[in-house]
Amino acid sequence: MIDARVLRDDPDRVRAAQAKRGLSDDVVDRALSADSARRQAIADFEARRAEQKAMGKQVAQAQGEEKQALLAQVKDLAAEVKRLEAVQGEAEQAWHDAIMDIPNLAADEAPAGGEEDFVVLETRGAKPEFDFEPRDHVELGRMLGAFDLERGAKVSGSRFYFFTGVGARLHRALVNMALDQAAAAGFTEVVPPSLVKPRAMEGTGFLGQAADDVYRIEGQDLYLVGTSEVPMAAFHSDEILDAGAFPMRYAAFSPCFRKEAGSHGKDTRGIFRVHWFDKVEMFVYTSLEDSFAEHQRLLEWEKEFMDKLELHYRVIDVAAGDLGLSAQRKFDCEAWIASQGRYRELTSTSNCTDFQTRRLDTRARDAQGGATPVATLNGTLCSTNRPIIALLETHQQADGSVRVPEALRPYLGGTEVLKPVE
RNA sequence: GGAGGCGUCGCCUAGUCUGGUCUAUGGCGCCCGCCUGCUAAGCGGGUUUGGGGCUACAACCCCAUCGAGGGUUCAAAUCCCUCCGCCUCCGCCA
Repeated sequence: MIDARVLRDDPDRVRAAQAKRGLSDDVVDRALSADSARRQAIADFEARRAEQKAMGKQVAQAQGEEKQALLAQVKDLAAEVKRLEAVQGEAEQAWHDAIMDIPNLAADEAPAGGEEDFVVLETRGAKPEFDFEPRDHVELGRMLGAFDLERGAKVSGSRFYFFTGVGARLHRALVNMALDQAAAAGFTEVVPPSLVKPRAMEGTGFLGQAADDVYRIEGQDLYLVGTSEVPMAAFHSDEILDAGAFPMRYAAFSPCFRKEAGSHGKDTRGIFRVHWFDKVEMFVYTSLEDSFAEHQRLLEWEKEFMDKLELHYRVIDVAAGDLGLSAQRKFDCEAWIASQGRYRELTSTSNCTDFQTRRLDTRARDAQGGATPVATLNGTLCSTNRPIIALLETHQQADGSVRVPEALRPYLGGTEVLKPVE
């Protein structure tokens, strides 16, 4: 959630942020009136409660008839206090609901507008040129025996697959390369749970408008995470961190599950858009002031990984309307997919500032004992499927073999070229 | 899955049976000050978190907070119910 003080002291700033995302400011007005109602309810309750406490003390000391008289008086007061407590609870709930609906305030630097209004920051790597008719990843995967889409559908349904043979090895190699890079950069490696309670889901902003993309376990209060950002943001919930330890960097490896509701017919071919994949995610806790520089660092690490795969890609500054609930700013790395003739998202890094930590009660204390807000950031280091797609399509050769980028070779036992199985 | 035990403001801990001076005890740690060649010891004070009021987002005042949520009561750390977590033993399993 956004800072309540900003909402109260500078509501126009929140309205402007809403407008930048292309959203109405109804929620802002709703939150403001809920806030004043809440404070009135709190004042009413607290005043009567104090009275009740004072009288309770008299009752404890009184004896006999005097005590009976006091009891009769305080009884009505107790009922009133109980009623006011309920009113306060409702007012707090209404306020909570309202402010939770307000997305993070987009950075001033973030481009205004929607999905199409991104700004290209840079383009890197050589664009692949072929003197033959290039194949798409499905065809290449079939020739290499890298994955099995038919059996994936047979066993689990559409948008499922098996990685097989060299595909499974490639999967493992990419994950290991990513984790090694993260370790070298000082990240703490984590394997988080992929099932979480509603709190974690809500705290990271995935239960609002994004809720229909989330798998829920029937009969239990558990959700399958779409990214390890969820368990990692909840990792330090209800904790007070030592600001001296910032930035706290984690590299989490986990499966990711997505319903892909509403994307029927979109990217149905191959393993591009699927219900499950694995991902190495960078997740950082740091101070608000440092978060902007850290965001750039996360982007640099993503670029380092993309460069090692020798891909052609561009970096975009995502527009405000496409940020999602939690992000203040977001950069995506989009790799060139030859068969589609366009750039597609491979990694994404967001600065969520203190939006998630407010929802999850994560705070920090500096050396002087003062409380400071905590920012969270996340960034894809390596999701498994899309890099494999980009890799196969970019480095394919006329006979259907695929050249392995040098950096990846140590992770494939020195293999320089992946060759068709038949 | 079965049986038992436990959850108190950083850590440890008193209090729960017998509801009300609990405004939660004491120790350790930590912070401030005094004292002091230095250090240590000693002495005094402070030290949960969230929210509200007033404001300089200080001081101060108030409310809530004893794992969480309900209930009983004028009054709950204390009594009752539900849930969560941890520990021990048994069973089962990777």
